[in-house]
Amino acid sequence: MQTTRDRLVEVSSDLFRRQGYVASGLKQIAAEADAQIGSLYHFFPGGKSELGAEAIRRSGAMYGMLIPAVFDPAPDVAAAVRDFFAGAAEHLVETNYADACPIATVALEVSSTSDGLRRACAEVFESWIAAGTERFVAAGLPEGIARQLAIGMLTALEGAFVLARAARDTEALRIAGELTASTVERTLAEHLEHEQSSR
Amino acid sequence: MQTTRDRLVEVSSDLFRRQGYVASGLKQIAAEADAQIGSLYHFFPGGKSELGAEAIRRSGAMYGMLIPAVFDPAPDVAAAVRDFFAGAAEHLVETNYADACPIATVALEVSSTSDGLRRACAEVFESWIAAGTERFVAAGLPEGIARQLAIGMLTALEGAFVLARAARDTEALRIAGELTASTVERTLAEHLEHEQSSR
DNA sequence: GTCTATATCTCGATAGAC
DNA sequence: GTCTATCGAGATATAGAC
Repeated sequence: MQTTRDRLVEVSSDLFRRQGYVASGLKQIAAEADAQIGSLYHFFPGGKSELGAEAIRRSGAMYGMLIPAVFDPAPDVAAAVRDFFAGAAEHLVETNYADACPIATVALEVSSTSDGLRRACAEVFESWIAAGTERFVAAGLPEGIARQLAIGMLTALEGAFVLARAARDTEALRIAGELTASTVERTLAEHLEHEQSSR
Repeated sequence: MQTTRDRLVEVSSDLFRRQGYVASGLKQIAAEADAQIGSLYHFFPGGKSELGAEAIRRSGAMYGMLIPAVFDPAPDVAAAVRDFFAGAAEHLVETNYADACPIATVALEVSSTSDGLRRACAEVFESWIAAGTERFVAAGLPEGIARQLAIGMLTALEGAFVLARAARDTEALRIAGELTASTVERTLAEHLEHEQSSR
């Protein structure tokens, strides 16, 4: 059974993804979580920023689980990248262009106004980069190159989310996904070449 | 001389870029523009959303001017892409990681809550894509490929802005810029190859 | 732990004098 | 066109009964 505390964090995460941090009021959060304002401050004495930080970390952990979920069953990393963008596009359409990245809106809103929340977002992004790097290393790439690809994939995805939500169109996601997958394929091929020539 | 109306739009643009649409109150906007609330509603009877739409379009026009400003003097398009990301990183550091994309924060905030503002953002993104497409066409690429590269460049830039502001680090911008420039170089080379083989 | 009531502030928006 | 005063709603946060 889900506790009141869990529901508050989950509802916050959902609202932040759809409308951002500032527009999500504590009364709205409490109401949608079937909780009272008093309970909210009982669990989060630090108020909105404390609840916000925890919602960001929870979103990060949940969304980060998609990385192994998509990469592990895929035949190769380039196919996994294609699956990742295709899945993101599908989910975006299914949710009427509401559910893209759970923390990007918050990250942009608070980066210059709340250092605590900014750091929480930065830690989540870094955890995603680390998870992506692992998969590219497992595919045979050296650590540095793998990290570059992970960052390239995440930046392409985040940027495509911005354009796709604004245009209510998945074009940007499709193109960014294909460009990223091609870059991964080319990088793998180049690396294998170097491996062979150095033997 | 700048009119009260101009100052209101300019201040709105600046505040939106740093802290987003929702967090920027009309009183703060009026105060920083040395104007009164009454004047604001005199020029923008539609209130915040009318002022917001105009601020988005103004930001879009201003930032869009960077595309010819960076691409026209560059020796080639790949170098222009590198210059663009390097310039963005430099400006971000100079402004203490505040001034990245002028409309991305607003786009994510309002995409699911205000159709008018969402459309204004979508139109700006489309105008940037069109301007970028022109430059890649001028470099010798067919329209479709040129548009893909323009979208790829913009998504990479937008995503890198999100990560860079959150991390207070330009790593994502540097990597996204290099990956994008490489993709542009590879695409140009491939196209020239096809051109030759079809002669 | 839960709930209600409320304090204080700021929001967007309006009215009307000048 | 400019300015002040103010409205009603909603914001975050707190106090205290149960």
